[in-house]
Amino acid sequence: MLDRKFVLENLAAVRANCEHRGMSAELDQLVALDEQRRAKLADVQELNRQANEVSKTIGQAKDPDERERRKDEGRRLRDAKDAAQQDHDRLDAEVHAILRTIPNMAHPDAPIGGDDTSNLEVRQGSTAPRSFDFPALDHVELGKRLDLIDFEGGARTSGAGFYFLKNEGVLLDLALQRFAIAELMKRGFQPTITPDLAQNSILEGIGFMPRGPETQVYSIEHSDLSLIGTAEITLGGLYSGHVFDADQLPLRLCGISHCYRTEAGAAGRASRGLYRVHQFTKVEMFAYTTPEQSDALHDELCQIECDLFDALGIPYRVVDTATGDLGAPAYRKFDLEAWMPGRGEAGEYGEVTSTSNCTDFQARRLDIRFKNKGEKGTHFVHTLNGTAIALSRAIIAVLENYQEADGSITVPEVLRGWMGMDRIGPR
RNA sequence: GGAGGGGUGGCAGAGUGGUCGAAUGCACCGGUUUGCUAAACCGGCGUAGGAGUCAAAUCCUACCGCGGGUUCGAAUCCCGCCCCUUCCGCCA
Repeated sequence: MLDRKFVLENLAAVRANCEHRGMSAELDQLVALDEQRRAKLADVQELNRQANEVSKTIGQAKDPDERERRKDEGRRLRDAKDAAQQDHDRLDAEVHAILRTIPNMAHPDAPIGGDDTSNLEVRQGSTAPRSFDFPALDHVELGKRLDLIDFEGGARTSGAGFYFLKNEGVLLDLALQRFAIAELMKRGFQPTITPDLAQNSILEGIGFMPRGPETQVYSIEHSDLSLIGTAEITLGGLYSGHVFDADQLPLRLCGISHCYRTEAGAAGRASRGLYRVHQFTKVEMFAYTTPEQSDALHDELCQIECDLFDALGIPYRVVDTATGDLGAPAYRKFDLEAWMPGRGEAGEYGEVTSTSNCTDFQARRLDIRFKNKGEKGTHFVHTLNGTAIALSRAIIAVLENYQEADGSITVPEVLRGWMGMDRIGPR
């Protein structure tokens, strides 16, 4: 959510930003409603002040008649205040409803464009795509032949989009998690395992919409909880309502969680195998910073993602995400797309991680602030998130890039210690 | 799940209907004193919204876990909820 005052004072820029992102908001309506709201607020405060004044004199009133007269006056003022307050609250709710539909401002360097075709490639990984002297299989086929992934069993048990990992598939999943956590701890991230469910108010604060027909979110019946789509939600919720001292920032956290997504409306899109599933595990990075720190920390998160995939020996490219593809909370977003040799005709890039700087957009709704020592008042923190490893998609990349002619999979060097083997199969 | 105790400022902890945004202590900031450090002493020290100003000063309003209620007036009384804690039960 943007600051109300900021929106009112920067209408033209906010309007342009909405257009760049392909979103619309009732800005004119907002201006009119907020003007009424402020007038009402002034009424409320004035009536309240008068009522308080009257109340103070009641204790001192000497004769009972005078006392009663003042009580009546007090009652009258409180009633008038309550009426004005109701008007104000209604207007305030309407203003907020509009405010919530306005996306975050975008970084001035973010490419402007309607969708991912406008994304700008900014760098490539240190590993070049391999040329195969045999027909490369996709991870679905590899997973089946080596008995690592059971999609049919997943469908039978839970429905399409679910799967069982089996055998070395389990070890590979755990090894990737352990590898990511070790690397992040080296870099000063505090590791956590987060809840897989969160309250809807937290989801909304992060920018997810738990309700509605297009929702990506599974909600728990008869409760205020939803299954999280990413640990960004829980790691952001962790400090909701908190005021940091400036010298505690930047605070780097990482969290392991399961991630649940309905993928409503995603049917037909590139979704074979593990690429688009209803449940996967993820190691997520999250940071709280001051406004001055967030751009640099965003670069740091992007660099870590690159380091991890370079260490895994998986080819990738990084794109600067276009305004229309940014989603509401992000100010800027970098996606890391790994080379997947089994995808499409002869391999394609597919998104494996992404990192966003959400500036104060999430912090405002979650009420997360910081305080400079010796300075009056508080400021909203900036929040950033980035995928360290999304297990489902990382597994695709490992299996497809490391497949061998004999049907086996070479285990990437950095995972061998964690897995306790250097080869899966052949079978 | 049952029974009890509790949720007040950064922390500790007073406050059971009125002048309480809230005593006191600690921490913190500024100053005095001081070879240095410490101690002592003096002063300051919440957040948000609004009005005001070039900027301040200043003023107003709200906030004592959350939400309702009673009352002219609620940190204080009543109801519901949440969280913490102790004991019992159950359980991975």
